[in-house]
Amino acid sequence: MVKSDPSTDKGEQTRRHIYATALTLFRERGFDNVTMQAVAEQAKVAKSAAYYYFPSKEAIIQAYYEAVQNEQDRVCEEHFAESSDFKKRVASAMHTKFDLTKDDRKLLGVVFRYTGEPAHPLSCLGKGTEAIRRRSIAIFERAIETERMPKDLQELLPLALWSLQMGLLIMFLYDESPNQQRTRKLADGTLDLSWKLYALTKLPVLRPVRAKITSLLRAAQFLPAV
Amino acid sequence: MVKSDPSTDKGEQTRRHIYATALTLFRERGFDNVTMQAVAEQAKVAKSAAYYYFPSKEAIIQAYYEAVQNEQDRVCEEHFAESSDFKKRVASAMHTKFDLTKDDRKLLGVVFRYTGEPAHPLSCLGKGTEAIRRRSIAIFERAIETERMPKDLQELLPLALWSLQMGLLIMFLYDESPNQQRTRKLADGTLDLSWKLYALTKLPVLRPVRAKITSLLRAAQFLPAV
DNA sequence: CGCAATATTTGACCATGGTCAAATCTGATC
DNA sequence: GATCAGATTTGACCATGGTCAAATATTGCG
Repeated sequence: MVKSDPSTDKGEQTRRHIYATALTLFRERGFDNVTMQAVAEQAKVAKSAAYYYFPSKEAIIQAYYEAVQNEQDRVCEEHFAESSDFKKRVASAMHTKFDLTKDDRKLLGVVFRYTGEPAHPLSCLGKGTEAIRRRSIAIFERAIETERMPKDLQELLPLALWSLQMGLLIMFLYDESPNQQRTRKLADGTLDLSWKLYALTKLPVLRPVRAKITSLLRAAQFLPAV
Repeated sequence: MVKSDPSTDKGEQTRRHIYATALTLFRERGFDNVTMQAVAEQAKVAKSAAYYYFPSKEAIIQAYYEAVQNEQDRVCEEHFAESSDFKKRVASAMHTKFDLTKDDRKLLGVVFRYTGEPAHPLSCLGKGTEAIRRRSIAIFERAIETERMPKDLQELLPLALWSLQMGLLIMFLYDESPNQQRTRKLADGTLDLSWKLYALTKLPVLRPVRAKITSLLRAAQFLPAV
């Protein structure tokens, strides 16, 4: 968030207007086929006005992604109120993201553009996106909080589920099957499998495996140090 | 591979020269800080000559990635000749990629730029990069071919190991620990763990799990239909 | 060789993302 | 309602990735 937050209400209006106009155009013609000039013209502002609110063209997509995250938070909060079954909650969290983005897969793809460039402010795994990433993970924390489980799993699961979601999201983008059912089914299947494994967690044979996993991830700094 | 293959030897010379010049500059100043004009000047050709050989600036990085793959093939072939222990072979395949790219992490990151855009010719998961992806996976096929194992695992493992490698590669890019040891250790640890699980594979409790995994991946078309 | 076909090379040009300093608006304060 | 600081808006401008048609070199072949 560099300087793209308007300080006054007027600014907020303009920002929203530019954002909405841009999204409409992106949806109609595709991100790369829409010029900032075109966005500005359609929104009846100068091109530099658009850049006053969004540091780059991709930043508009970032704003879109944040909007999606807001929606997911909202929708999941509702679902969570309805069910305390953590498996259902997790599944609904997972599917909600798909539901919300299914018509915007082209746009969503742009979010991944700087995945390999840690220093880029829009890198989806970088510092600049840490806040939204946390929120994304937090949904899974909330989803499983109805289930009593050992501390290590409680720490591990949200991260694991979030990673799964990221992976599936990419598959989702490539999935040409009608309604992306292939991805949906893989999501369901993987969760199903996870719960089976979760049930086996207490099994003596798997104890050392589980311990090893957490210690590995701790060493890799994916989990907080003990 | 659009039209970037020179037909004559002269062309091949020029191509190589432009490629080498570009890489040197990229390494010195970073991909985004080097203009195609600069590359062309340094190589003493016109900018459009560069574009005659490489359809885009990123395509030069793609060529870099292919060179790395060639090297990996070569190096692994040697290692494989030395050991028939599949665990060692897999580990060496994994580490070789890190070894070869450790000084070019910035460049490597560019390879991931179109991950989210299936239609882009340089999408690292798309059609346009299928050939090199296959080679990347094939290394793991060769790595494990010394070990007798059930058909399903034989199919599954190379893909799983390749995915692991891709994931680790991204972590590698973000890893600021000296020599990227964190990633190296996670790689070793994960492999170690995998072999433990592999040993447990025959265990009755895990049978259904294993069956489920393969059937899931088959349905998702990550594995060939039966 | 001479010449046609093909590969290579070039410079002029375009489109677009992004910058910037100056102009204008807004709203709080006296 | 005059003033001032800060927010907003603007148009002119720049840098650079990429295109293209024309010019030139190369090669294979009668």
